[in-house]
Amino acid sequence: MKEQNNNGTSSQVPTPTLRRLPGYLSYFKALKINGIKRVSSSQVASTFKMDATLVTKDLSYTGIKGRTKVGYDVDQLIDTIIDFLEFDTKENAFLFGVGNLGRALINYDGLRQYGLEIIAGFDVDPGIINASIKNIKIHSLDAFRDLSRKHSARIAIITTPDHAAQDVADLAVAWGIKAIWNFTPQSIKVPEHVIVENTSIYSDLAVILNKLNN
Amino acid sequence: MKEQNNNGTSSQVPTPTLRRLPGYLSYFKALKINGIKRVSSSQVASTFKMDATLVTKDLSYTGIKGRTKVGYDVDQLIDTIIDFLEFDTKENAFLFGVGNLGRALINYDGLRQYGLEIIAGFDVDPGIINASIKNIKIHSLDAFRDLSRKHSARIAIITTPDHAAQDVADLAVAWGIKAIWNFTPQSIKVPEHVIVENTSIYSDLAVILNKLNN
DNA sequence: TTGCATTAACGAAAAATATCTTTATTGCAT
DNA sequence: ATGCAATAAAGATATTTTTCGTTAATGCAA
Repeated sequence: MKEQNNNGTSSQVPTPTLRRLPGYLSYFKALKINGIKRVSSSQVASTFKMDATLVTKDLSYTGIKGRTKVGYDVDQLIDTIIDFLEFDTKENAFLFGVGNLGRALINYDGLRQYGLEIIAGFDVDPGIINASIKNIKIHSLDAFRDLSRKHSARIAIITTPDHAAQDVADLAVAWGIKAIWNFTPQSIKVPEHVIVENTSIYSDLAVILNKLNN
Repeated sequence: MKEQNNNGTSSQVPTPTLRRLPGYLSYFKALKINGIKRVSSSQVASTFKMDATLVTKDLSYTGIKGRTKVGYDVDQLIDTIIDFLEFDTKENAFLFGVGNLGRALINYDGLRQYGLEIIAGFDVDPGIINASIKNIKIHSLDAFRDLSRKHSARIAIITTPDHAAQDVADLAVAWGIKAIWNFTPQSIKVPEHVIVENTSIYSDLAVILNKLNN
């Protein structure tokens, strides 16, 4: 949970900050495409409807320095955030469950662009096993053991039906997966040292509906 | 931003609570399937690796009452949370951008199950226009104006390529959309009264990578 | 060069969220 | 019945996160 900052000292990055940084990054990339070289915290703040000092606080975690009266250098922001979030270091992942969502993730170039490389897919449906999507081969679950020896990946993406999530997670953990990215709404039990990150669109849906009806 | 609770008084539900409730719900549904009738806050807490009192606080927002020494009634939990999150009232949505992700969302039964009905898709690709996915017809963007008159929807789901997000949002807002569910990493500018909820898997990815490397 | 306006940075305060403590209830074993 | 243990609920405290206020830097105009 500790982040090594540019002073060599240890400090924690707040999760909310971590979650906002990719949004900033996308915005900065768009600025760059439009030929804009500098941006101020207040511009960012108004774009994201937030407080300007929060923007500077967030950015300061990455070690980037803004210049008074000038703002931040867009190119530098992009490089710094990518580096800070480690979107530039390739990280391999296995994907379990090649249904609609799994397929979409495999097809989605965004993940690769941000460092996550899905190197193999796994499913139980004989109709998909041995097929390839975007040059990524789909294997039977049984093949996982062998494949996890040949190719190494630290991340398992779970996009199976809900009921299969725990079994797949157990399998992945048994074979040394370090982090599980769980796209099912199912809660998953893992040993202490394994990281689980849940992505639930239902949470977002709940927030939308709540805002809509109040 | 106000939530009408069972006392008839007004109170705000913390967003973190709102975001956790769907996870609980999924867990309670699984318990029900396994024939489990009651559950205690400490059980929930250990499942989700959190503090038990936080669970009780979260659940108390929904108005549900637990019984000392017994816990909560699973059936009642499910009904109450569904009602509280308004997952039982149908809400129509238009979906813009029928690429991999858009297609996955249309195919995904989960959304419908939780109240969100995608009633039409829109795209610019002549190859998809007039096609149907799961009985949901895909229209050209130009058709939106007419369709939004015939069918009403308060929510616009944006799954277009990044660069198109703002234009589509503008179009949706012009035709009276109340909330935008933005799946692109692009930040979107809308008038004050329009709700925007961003779903960014990059935020989750950032959190995973950060945990992995620390 | 001087002063003004803009802006990042830093520390303090406030607000929001989570945890801890206490209390009261009640099922269950004795 | 009685006491014990488990549990929800409510309030107090602690922690985290955001916002506010101040300071210092500096580009730019006069």
